[in-house]
Amino acid sequence: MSTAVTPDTGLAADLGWTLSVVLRAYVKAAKAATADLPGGPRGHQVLSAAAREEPGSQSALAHRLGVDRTVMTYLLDDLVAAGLVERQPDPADRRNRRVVATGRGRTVLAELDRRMRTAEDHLLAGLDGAERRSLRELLQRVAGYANDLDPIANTCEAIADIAP
Amino acid sequence: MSTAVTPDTGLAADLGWTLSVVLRAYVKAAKAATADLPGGPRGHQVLSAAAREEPGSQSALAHRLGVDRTVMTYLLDDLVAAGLVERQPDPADRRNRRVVATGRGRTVLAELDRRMRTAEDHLLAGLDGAERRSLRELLQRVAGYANDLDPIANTCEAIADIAP
DNA sequence: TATTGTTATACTCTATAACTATA
DNA sequence: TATAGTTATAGAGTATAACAATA
Repeated sequence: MSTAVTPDTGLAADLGWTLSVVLRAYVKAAKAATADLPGGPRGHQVLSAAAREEPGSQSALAHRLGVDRTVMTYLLDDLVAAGLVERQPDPADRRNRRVVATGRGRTVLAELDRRMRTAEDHLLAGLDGAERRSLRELLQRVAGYANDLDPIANTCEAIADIAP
Repeated sequence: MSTAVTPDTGLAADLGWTLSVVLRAYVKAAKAATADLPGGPRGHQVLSAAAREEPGSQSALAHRLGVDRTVMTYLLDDLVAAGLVERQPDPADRRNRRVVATGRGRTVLAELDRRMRTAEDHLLAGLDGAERRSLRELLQRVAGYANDLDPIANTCEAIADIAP
């Protein structure tokens, strides 16, 4: 009889609960690590995308980060004001603004990455190296398609009809 | 040379980004699965805890679910009104209210679990059985201690001082 | 007509503060 | 004094709607 195995019932078995707890702890640490950055943890994600990914439109970036395009406007306003990113016109489609990091933005990003690395190590302190790599890889696999997943239809009886 | 290995740079390498994307997709599916339940996905978590865990105080439950105790009051008001949980006096400490599921609550919970199981399978469709178990177990391990983790102190230079 | 980006507005959610009762 | 629970209020974050520019 083993102890502390994966329970198949209760909150700990709830994928939503475990994800929420882990993400909440991560956000808490990330906020501390980005306290002086406009937009906080999300500002860091914007900066990271601007520096290291193909520059797309603001809406594409907003979708990738899971925020509304109107929120992206405010977020970029602050990052531009801080001199960390620029809005560049897209020659192929003049409606688009391409988001790219400035030189200063890249310097700041390096420092932010260092802090985030420390915060992530702290969060995953209970896992060894192989387990951390495994967790990261599995999450990346799911995240790769989850962003564009449609929730399944619920052909279920209504709760109100159960044991009325 | 393998393709599509774990990148060590960019958004996909960001633990916060992958967690956010996965949790967002999960919440979207969970909301659809609990559309007719007071409190939505969080109502399900309360119901699950009330039915399957040692009944503690409202604040203890709130902390476990990562919400403020004032939010727990509203949440329970609605679940009680729906006849799914009860607030019972604690003989050992009359300040506490023990949250327990009603018979109807347990019946509804079984149906909700069935829906959530389907939603989770949909979300993890890209992983095989062993990988799903691995992901669940790793997340449970981290969630087990992450809820009471203190964010590390940042003995870092301020962003404003970098490349001024 | 559809899409990008912006702005202003309204809404939802959450936290804060004050209060009662118990310890 | 400290804590559990409740209530009312204020704040942060988010989405909605309307607009101009471009396709």
